[in-house]
Amino acid sequence: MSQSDTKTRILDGAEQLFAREGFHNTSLRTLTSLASVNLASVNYHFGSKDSLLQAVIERRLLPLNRIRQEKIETVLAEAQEISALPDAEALLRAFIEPTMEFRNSSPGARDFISLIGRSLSEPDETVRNCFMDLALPILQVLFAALHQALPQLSPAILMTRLQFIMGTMSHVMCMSSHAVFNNPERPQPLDDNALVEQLIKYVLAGLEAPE
Amino acid sequence: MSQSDTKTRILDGAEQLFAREGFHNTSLRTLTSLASVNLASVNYHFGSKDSLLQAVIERRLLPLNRIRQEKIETVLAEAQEISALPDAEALLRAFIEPTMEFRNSSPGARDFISLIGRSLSEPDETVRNCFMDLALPILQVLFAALHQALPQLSPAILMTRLQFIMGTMSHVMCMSSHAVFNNPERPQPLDDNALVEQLIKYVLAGLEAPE
DNA sequence: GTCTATAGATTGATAGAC
DNA sequence: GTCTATCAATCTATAGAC
Repeated sequence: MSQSDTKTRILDGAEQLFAREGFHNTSLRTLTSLASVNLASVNYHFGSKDSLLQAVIERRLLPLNRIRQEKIETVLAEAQEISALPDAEALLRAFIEPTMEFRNSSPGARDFISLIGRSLSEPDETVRNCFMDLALPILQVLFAALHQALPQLSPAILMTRLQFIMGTMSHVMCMSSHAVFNNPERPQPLDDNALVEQLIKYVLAGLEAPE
Repeated sequence: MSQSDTKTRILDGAEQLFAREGFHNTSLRTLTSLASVNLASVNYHFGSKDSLLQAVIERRLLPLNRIRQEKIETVLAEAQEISALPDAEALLRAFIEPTMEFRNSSPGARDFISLIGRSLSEPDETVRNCFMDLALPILQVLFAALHQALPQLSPAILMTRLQFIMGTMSHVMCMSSHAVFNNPERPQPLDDNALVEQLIKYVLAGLEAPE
């Protein structure tokens, strides 16, 4: 088996197990058994369990953040061209749509999105920082862009609402792997496209509420 | 030391550690050392670590849910009296305000709210069910009440938006124990009263957005 | 009810042969 | 790079003296 095969199998297995069972609740033995690789290969290729988590998150989040940043910058540039304020809905869409499109691109991607959705509220600082270090730059870009789009909102209020938006998103991202609750009559859950549209509608309304 | 002292010390310590370090990342040794009780006393009083978690959640969540249910029923009764539809904002307030008031009542309460905020996205089914079993009844009450308040929303959309609301709330609840992110200019975070008002405004706007 | 002592299983990590 | 074997530490849970 080539090196890249083994590394990829470990990354894929870790992504699945960290998302579905949790980081601390996943043992290297469970992981290497699922990935059909030797126990020692994790430490050989990644150094430690912590570094493996870092690698799992970087592999997917760096490309995703690049796409989100490009889309946000496109919205800003187009607004500048016609000397208008950027559109808040277009900015939210630039941030949310790539996330949800990526989520539907493969089962592994769905696990990954669930994993980073939960990272926001992860109690263990090592785990949380692993995600936050990669997420902060794009959040700052989004904050600055939304501040241009909605100059009437004070920075403190905008920051608070951006926190609310992250909370809403992270919950939707976590819902990937398990239905969270249903009422007794169990209305059919929305399909993925309708869910994204409803999500954008919801966070936009909350973001634009009068101060 | 009396029995109730020991039980309470264990519950208080478990609440703090489960919230701040996570359930799987908290060992009984760390817990009994923090609570200044003997290692064996946890299994004597609670039977197992899982049952301890159950006890930690029940102690606070049952009274909190009773208050939330009473307030929701009061809103419904008052609307019935004047033959009007119940007010969606009043219903959200009945659900959210007791949560946030309780959160500010003591450091232990703040830890607890952080703990149950995270339970919604907990990957471990045992841990998640421990919370969900106690939370489902009140969520069904809230769903039914909001369905009366906003009959124009289809059940599927209302359910989806209630999920969004739970996501927003759970993130705010988790923010208890650690600031999640700040932008470079770091606007002062809102004080707790302003935060609750902003939260209600945000989720109400999202809930009432045109379908 | 509280304690010591320990069983019995599992963990992350590594040394060393191939 | 991959493997076996194992270390040292940690875990939950319990038996049994007091």
